[in-house]
Amino acid sequence: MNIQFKKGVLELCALALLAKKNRYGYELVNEISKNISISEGTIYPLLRRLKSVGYVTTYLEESSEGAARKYYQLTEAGKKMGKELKEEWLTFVKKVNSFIKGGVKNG
Amino acid sequence: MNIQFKKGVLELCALALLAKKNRYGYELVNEISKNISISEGTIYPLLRRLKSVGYVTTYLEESSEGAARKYYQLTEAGKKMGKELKEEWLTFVKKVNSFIKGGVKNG
DNA sequence: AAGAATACCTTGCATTGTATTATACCTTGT
DNA sequence: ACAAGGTATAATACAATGCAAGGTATTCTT
Repeated sequence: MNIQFKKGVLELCALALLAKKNRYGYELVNEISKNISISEGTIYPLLRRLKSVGYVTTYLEESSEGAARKYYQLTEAGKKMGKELKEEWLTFVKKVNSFIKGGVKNG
Repeated sequence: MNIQFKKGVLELCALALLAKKNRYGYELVNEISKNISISEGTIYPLLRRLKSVGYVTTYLEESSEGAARKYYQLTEAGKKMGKELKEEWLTFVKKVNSFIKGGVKNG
């Protein structure tokens, strides 16, 4: 999978998944990995960044299956950013598609 | 516009535009700028990269409007890469959209 | 005790877009 | 002739972010 395509988009994916419900880091890695190949070394620094800019808050919860889980919860700023990023993304995709439509022929 | 979204996608756009016809650098800057905000400092290094990996060849042509123009022409490898990148992009977009669909609510 | 699965974190690296600056050609106005 | 501005290419230092690789700790199974 093209690494470059992911730049910035993983933040959108994380915010989108957190908009549905609070999740812990390892869970996010697994959820996103279902569609997009990523590693923990990508997600943990990303989550740290989201926290440092105030898009999420965190709280710990014990687990019966292993180490304690750190849950991430969207702040109001995080929800707002998620919506903005989503709109930006959809607009961006339309613009890119206008270039490649009929541009790079298939077959 | 989110800078990170553009990573890797500008290469796709350039290959797509060159698939339609040969173009010179400045022309590509203007074409892409119609939809996506970019600067010359982005396109010229990109074109040099495309040439260094063998996706394009170049030739000079005089212009009646200013300095000589360096035209870029896709190689077979470039055409192939363009098609592959396009497919990858379309697949990637679908996967991202599956996350944000109903995820980050609007309104 | 050993191993595997769960869960978190850090570091150095590679890639690629950006801003800035420089070069050079040509046309137009003064 | 000269300055200004549009056309066109190029080099450099910088910033953001995903990745591989490695590490720590907890819990369950064998």
